Amino acid sequence: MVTSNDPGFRAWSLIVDVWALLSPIFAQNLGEIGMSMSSFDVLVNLLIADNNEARMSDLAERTVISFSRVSRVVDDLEEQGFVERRPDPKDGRAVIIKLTPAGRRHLRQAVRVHVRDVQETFSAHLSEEQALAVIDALDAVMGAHGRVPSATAPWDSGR
Amino acid sequence: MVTSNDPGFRAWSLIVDVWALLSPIFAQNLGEIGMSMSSFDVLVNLLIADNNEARMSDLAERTVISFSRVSRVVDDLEEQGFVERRPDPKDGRAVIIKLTPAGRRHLRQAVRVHVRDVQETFSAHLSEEQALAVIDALDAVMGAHGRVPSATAPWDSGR
DNA sequence: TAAATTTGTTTGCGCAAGCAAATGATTTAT
DNA sequence: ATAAATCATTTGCTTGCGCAAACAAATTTA
Repeated sequence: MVTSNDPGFRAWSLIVDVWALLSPIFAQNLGEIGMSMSSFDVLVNLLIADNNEARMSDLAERTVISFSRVSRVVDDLEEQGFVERRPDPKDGRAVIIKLTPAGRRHLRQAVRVHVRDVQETFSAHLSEEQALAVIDALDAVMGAHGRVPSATAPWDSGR
Repeated sequence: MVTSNDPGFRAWSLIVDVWALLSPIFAQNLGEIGMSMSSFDVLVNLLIADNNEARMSDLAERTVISFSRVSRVVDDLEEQGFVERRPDPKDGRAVIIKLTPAGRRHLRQAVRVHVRDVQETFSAHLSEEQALAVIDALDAVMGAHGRVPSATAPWDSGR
């Protein structure tokens, strides 16, 4: 019988708790250097993209946020000079978003802040085996939903 | 050296991904029976509270949401007849929120929906060892932030 | 006991987020 | 080749959320 006390359910509850505890901290600290979580997500995805550019819709698929939100986040980033919009020569409907040098600089700073945050508030309290076990488990969940396993992470491999 | 590719960071990234994948599904399915995640959180906490009642501020501490949000969620729940507000005889500033029989019935239905959701989209894809490993790891993180370890979960022990 | 401080709750406001309709461009079908 | 369908993006609107100010009651201090 399915009960809410089974380990699966308790594991989910803890994800909720950890998310509720940490995500506001990360948002706050990125906010202090003038960056939102969404902007960060978009910029990181541009950094690892070929030639530091991507179409709107590709960005929306790769990030964790919706199409409409990506569009507005790009509005902001463009206004700040961190990305630029240009027409896609292959498709008149599409827009290509490109990271600017200023955007890359700003992102570099944000990465420093965020990596430190995750390290201090999360990773520091896990052994390597514990972290690997979490990866193993959550990759299985993502895989079951047809998402590719996390492979290797963003900004220091991709560069 | 701290790199974003270390297992701790990858584990956190997966939490972000899993959260982004599942939480909208759960919100959607609770929404279909007229309940928000926040309301659910508040009602569950009343269910497990002594005598099915708690002060505003205790609720706010036990749930994952802010004080102001709890106040407004209680507005809604009260309007729907699922909780009632009464003055605290011990402290004229405080308000005691009490679950009504209608609230308990509605919650029962929501629990069914939510437990099934978590089971189907999350637990089903993990072995018991994997789930226990996630619990072990995230309890360590919560513990490091001074939160009591998850112990046993809500609604079928507490009753 | 009167002021000052602290505590519990509510409320005004603004921002972030997504849905769905609108717009413009491309592809498909006939 | 024209109409219909599809696709990429933007925009209008609604909702959920939290901060911080407002308010009210209790507690502390002088």
